[in-house]
Amino acid sequence: MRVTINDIAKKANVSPSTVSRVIANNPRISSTTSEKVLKIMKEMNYHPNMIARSLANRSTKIIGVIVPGAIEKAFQHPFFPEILRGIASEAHKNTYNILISSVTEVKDEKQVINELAKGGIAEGIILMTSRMKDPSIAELIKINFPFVVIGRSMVDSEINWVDNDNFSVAYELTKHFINQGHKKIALIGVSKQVVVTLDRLEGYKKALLDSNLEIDEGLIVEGKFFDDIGYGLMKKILDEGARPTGVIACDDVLAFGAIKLLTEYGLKIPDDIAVAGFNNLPLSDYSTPSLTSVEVNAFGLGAKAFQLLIKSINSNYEVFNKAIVPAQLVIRNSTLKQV
Amino acid sequence: MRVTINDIAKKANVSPSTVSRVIANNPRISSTTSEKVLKIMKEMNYHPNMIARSLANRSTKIIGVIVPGAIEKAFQHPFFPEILRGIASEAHKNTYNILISSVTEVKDEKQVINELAKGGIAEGIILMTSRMKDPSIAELIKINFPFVVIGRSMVDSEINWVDNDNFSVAYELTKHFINQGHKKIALIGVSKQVVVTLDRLEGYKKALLDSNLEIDEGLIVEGKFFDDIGYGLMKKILDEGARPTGVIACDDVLAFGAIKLLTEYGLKIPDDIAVAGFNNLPLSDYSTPSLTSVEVNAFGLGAKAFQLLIKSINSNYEVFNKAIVPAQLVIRNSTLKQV
DNA sequence: CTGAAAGCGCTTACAG
DNA sequence: CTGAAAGCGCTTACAG
Repeated sequence: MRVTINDIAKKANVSPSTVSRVIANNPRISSTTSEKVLKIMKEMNYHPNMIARSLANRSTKIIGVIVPGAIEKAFQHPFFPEILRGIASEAHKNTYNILISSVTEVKDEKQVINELAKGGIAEGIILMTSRMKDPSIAELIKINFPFVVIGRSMVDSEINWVDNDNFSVAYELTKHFINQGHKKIALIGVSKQVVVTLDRLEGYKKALLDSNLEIDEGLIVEGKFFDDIGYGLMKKILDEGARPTGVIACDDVLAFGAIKLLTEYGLKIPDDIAVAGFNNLPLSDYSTPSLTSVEVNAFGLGAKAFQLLIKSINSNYEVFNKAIVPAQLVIRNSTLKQV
Repeated sequence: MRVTINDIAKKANVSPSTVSRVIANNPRISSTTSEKVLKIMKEMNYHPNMIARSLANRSTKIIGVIVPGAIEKAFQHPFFPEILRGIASEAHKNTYNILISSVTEVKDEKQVINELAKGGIAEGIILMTSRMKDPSIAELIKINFPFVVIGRSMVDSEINWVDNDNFSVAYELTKHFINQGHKKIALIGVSKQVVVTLDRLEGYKKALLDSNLEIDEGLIVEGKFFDDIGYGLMKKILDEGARPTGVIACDDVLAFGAIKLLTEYGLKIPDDIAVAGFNNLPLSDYSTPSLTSVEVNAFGLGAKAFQLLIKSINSNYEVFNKAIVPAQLVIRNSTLKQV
């Protein structure tokens, strides 16, 4: 049997209320009784039941993190652990714990969210990705629960989100290609579901337009964001006869897949074709050639997300904030022609 | 105000008990009332309060994962997210959620563990590393709470743990060096605190002895396990005049640090000196030269840890299990002399 | 400064 | 098949 507040109370000859106040460090308790109770608590190795406390309090000091799809797939990409790291770092500072839940099927989402939110387990929720018409976002809005989305949301303006300025950095990256003399630049891995890739698409288009280059829809290939299908996407482009001299992938993993295919086709990088990605994997710095990428600062995204969430929790969900975490172009050999 | 079981009961003209039974799918409830209640629950968008349920039930369906040191440091190494991935994968199958807690200071550990364990939040705990004289392990034993340690524990035999056979695989790796003709083989990154490194040390020694090679304590250098100090450890060896022809690092990150220094000293790998690590980072396959390493199957360690934990929870903590997850030597160019 | 009592939102023997 | 009541282990106005 666990020792409860009542056991302590009896042993100390005080009421449970008093014990509770001692635990809460209530200043109205005399130091004599306080010390007596504290001593007995130590002796009996007592620790308050957080569940009971939460029920009485409505405060769990837990935030929920919802991972899209199966966590075992998502976490294969370092992007998500990095976000989690950022969240955890801030959470720790604020003495919050993190509850991780992964949602495999879309129909489970409502269920999971309700469990965390209405179930009283979490005080707030962070969604790790922002999709178009996101059912989780819709649900959270409906039940009016504090949450933050990682990735700009287009569903509703009354939402907290953190993101990079994907439009600008994609613009910058595309300009980098153009400055290197490229006119036919492919973009692979755009997903209509994933807002960040759509923002990148817009930045890409704008850069082409600003340089009076044509937008060739045959060079823009959709594909699931994080899956290792760069190989196939690249193949599709080449097999349909397009001959880009540059390729931008919405993720470094996609870029590596594309590079694999290009190499098989006998193309040299960057001389025959330049390649760049996003998310700046550790690998990207060490591969041969090293891969030009965009440092999105996933840690910062996670940390900022937590900060907004705390604000939202404490402000009773009345203010909505967006935060832009700076992204940075990292130019490496895969886009630099040998001189 | 959240809608509670009482609100539903009133609306449905039944008692709260009945509503509770409907939720629990109790077969003794007539389908008529069950349907009526279910309908009203839907209408009022009701979802049971998990905290209250947990208090009445003593079941939270949450397991706690305790990360050693600051989570933001630990998670910089892919090893930990991989373990988490394995845990999460199994947890999801068993409809458990995961609560992550990081402990920065040793004196916080008892506190955190008590919160999760006695606080009634977690039903079981997974410790992400096993140290010598681990205070967390001691505490968990003392309060008789279900837990599993990742990494063989030497504290107590009555413990659940999962690990690789570090002795054997270190033996094998050392033999590989010896077979390549090496006689002076350094081992860096052994920590007296971390059991797995000590096991590796033993395997290393045994391999040397079996080949009638001398154990040179000057070639065995201590160092914090996961910190990026391979550079300094290697420097120490060389600056003290030792001239190994092979180096085994207890982690790939350490190995990369060592390689950096060796390169600065003008040594070629593997021709002048062969290097190998442990944990088989993604990077290790792509670096130049590619790094010989040991695949420890962190995902498998995590998954197995969860399985043992569930067993332990359900068996009322009476049976103790150990599990060995197979590790595999991955030989790459950093230890293969060019022919 | 301290206690008795009600309440947080559930579950579950017990009784019918 | 259903309800009244007690209980899970806390907190917190209210009263003194």
